Amino acid sequence: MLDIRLIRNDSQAVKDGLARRGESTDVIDRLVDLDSQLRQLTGERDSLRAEIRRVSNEVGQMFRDNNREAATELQEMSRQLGAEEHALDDKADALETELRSALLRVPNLPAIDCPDGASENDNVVVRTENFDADSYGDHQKVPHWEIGEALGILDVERAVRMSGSMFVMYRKMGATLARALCQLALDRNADLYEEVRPPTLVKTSTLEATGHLPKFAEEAYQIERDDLWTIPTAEVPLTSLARDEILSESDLPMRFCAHTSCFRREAGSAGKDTRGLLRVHEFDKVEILAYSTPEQASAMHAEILGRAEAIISELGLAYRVLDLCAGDIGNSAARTFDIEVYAPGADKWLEVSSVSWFSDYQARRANLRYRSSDGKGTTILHTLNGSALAVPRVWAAIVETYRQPDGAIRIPELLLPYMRGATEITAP
RNA sequence: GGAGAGGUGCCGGAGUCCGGUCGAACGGGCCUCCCUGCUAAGGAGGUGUGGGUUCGCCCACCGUGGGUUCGAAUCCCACCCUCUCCGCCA
Repeated sequence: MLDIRLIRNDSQAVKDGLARRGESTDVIDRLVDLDSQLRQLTGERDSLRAEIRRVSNEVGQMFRDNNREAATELQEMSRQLGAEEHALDDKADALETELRSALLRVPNLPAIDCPDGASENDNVVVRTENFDADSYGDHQKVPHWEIGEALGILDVERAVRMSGSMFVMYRKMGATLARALCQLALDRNADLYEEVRPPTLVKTSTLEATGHLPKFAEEAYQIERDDLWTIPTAEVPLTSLARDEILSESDLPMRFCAHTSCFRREAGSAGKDTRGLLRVHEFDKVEILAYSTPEQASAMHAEILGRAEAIISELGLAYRVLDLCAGDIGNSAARTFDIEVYAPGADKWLEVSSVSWFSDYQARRANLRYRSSDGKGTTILHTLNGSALAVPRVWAAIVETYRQPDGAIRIPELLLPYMRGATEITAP
């Protein structure tokens, strides 16, 4: 959520930011108008309340003085003031609701150094590592859904039978590999990032805090009976971890790491890059997230990107880092770097991590504040996060990249400690 | 799910029966200053959040939302949460 005071005082800057995203700026004029009306109204209402309070105290005093007649007169006057106050209050409430719901739908402003651009075609490739298109043999140019079936480690057919399309099931060493990836990601970050296992079912307000609601309700699974939602990412519970709390500046940055299932309806993407593990409704992911001061944010962003990148790199996979343009960053983000891994069998670059800085956009929604070490008062903190490792696509890239001429999968060295002694996955 | 108890500031805890100057006694903590070779003890003052502001102040918040009333932490209704016991269960 943007600061209403920024919209009030510098609406042009806000419009410019939204324009960089290719968003309409009409809503800003409406917000400025609503805000001004609301302040006018609440000002009047508060004066009335002050008057009612003053009069009521007088009434009390008169009763104590046994001056009943005068008291009754004042009571009548206060009753009328009360009716006026009530009417103003209703108006103010309606305005406030309207203002808030409009404000919740305004996306974050892109960072100054976020590249310009209208769509994913304008994203900037910052670097490409470990990639040589000619280095892949024919044995590596087999898509993981074929490899997985041949080795009996990926069972799409039965998963679809029990849950529907875009659900998958890992089996045997395939399941072990999926779990190994999670454990690797958790262990690698445990030096600085507190391991958390949060709930995967959350309230509406929790999904609102990250910006997933109200705009993207279609993307999440909802359990209406209990008014709960499944999380699309651990970013959601982790962002709300210290919701409504006031932290100390000396506590920052705070770093968290969580492995959870993630659920995405992927509405509208049926048939689009959905084969095998390319896009699934339920998957495992290890997320890393930080709360920081505004001053620490830039360094934290680099740290999280570095950590996400290092795992992919050390797993021996080819990847590239993209600096997303203003037209392609997510609703809540101010700046985002994507890591895409190359899958030689599918011959695609697969997004495996989105490392974002959200400035104070999510923190304002979640009411995450800190008290600065010197001065008084509180400041909204900043949030940042990224996938340390998203299982399905990394699993796919490993299976394709590490496929040997004989059809077996060699296990990357980094994963050996987690594979119960196996060094390769072979046909049954 | 059932029964009982309870939700007040950083913490403990009073106020709720009998509505009024209560954003809130008292104690602890914390901060500043004084005293003091140092420390401890002692003394004085300060110490919630958010919004508005003509920068004087004003308003809101005592679990949440409604209601009654001139006036609600206090009365009424609904809901949520916590604790204890019972039931159920991994």
